[in-house]
Amino acid sequence: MARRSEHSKEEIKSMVLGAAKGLIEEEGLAGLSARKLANQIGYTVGSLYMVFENLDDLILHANAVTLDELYQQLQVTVVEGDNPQATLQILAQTYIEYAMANPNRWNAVFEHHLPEGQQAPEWFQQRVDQIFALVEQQTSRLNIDRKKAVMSARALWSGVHGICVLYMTNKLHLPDEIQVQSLVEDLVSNYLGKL
Amino acid sequence: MARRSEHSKEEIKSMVLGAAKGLIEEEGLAGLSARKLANQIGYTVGSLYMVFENLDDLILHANAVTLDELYQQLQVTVVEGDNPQATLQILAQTYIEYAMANPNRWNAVFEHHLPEGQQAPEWFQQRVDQIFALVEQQTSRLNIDRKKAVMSARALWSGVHGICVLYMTNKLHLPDEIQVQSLVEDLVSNYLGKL
DNA sequence: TTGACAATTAAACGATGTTTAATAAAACTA
DNA sequence: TAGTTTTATTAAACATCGTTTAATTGTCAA
Repeated sequence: MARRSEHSKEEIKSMVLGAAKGLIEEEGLAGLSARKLANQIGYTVGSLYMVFENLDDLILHANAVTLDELYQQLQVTVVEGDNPQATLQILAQTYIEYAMANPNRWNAVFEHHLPEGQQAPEWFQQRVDQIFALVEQQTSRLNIDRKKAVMSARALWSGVHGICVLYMTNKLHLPDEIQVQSLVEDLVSNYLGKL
Repeated sequence: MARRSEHSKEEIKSMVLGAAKGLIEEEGLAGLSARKLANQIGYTVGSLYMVFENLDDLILHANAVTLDELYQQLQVTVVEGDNPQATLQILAQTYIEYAMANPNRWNAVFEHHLPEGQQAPEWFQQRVDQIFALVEQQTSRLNIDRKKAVMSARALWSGVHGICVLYMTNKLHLPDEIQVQSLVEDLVSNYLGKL
């Protein structure tokens, strides 16, 4: 068999990412496989390696899409006039809302690991930094110096993320009367209260 | 070939777990395989299924060993006379120390996921709860009601864990002048300050 | 001593990610 | 237009994986 040229490489790339999004959404990262992807877009496995280095590279791109989507959802909740404390509360709540609405795709971002020793490429790391920046933007408005603002953003957001991780992986074991949202609110307000 | 009866089932079980510990330590969870394990203990793959349901079950047991070890290390740092704030600081620091000292085994606990819909057996969940209990024991000593103590333990520990997760997976991107330890200290002291 | 039982193995199965060689269509050249 | 080069695409192969199966053989009880 041979060249069809029905789609450009860019088209194939986005077809694959679309299929990956759907597959992860429905079956989780573990449900993703090269053959399933190829099948869904009407090509064979080999073609995937024309547009991606390997499956890890493919997954990184799929996860980047998720991070972009999350970033965008966080961004639109930031309202100019609100004070930083309130804004940080909203950001935190929006974060767990996103995770709860897209459990498998959110999970995939943190479940996926590169082989020992390898670290994520810069274009991926930037997606993560982008989100921290959104938080830092708010901590910077508090009455603290630059270094403290950087620290607070990292500490606070990691904290919110930690709650999210344990909750999503069923390791939080909350009593029925306590909701995750309250936990997050509690963490943020207590942390900010002392600043 | 056939029965050798050199080792009891219990002996084989602990030989496997010992091999698993070493393999995860050196190659990470991804480096673990049934054949490697069998090879290391001088048996063939089939024998693993005599003592474990499947690889997931085996990994859960290996991770339980890690959680037990972590619990024990946390426990010995608790000194009777210290105030709860100081004790919580020490617990938090001990936690990231453990993670940094045993990166691959610590990682394995949170990297491993059961197939969609399945959740960890009770004996495993208890290991997690045991650690939360250690924290709750301290938050209970603060001047707050029972419900608040439960919440604080969860929120605080999840927060510490979140910092640990992002740091260990290279997603924290800290500037050079900020250490993880300071981040943790910052989170704990700020959170507790307002109570 | 025979027969039932159970420990252990080798081999097979289906699935995985990745690489390879072959093929044929498109693009370029004369 | 004819011939040649390039390249998109595929089928097939490879090594590895978790898991199951059947066969084998040591052990123990009767």
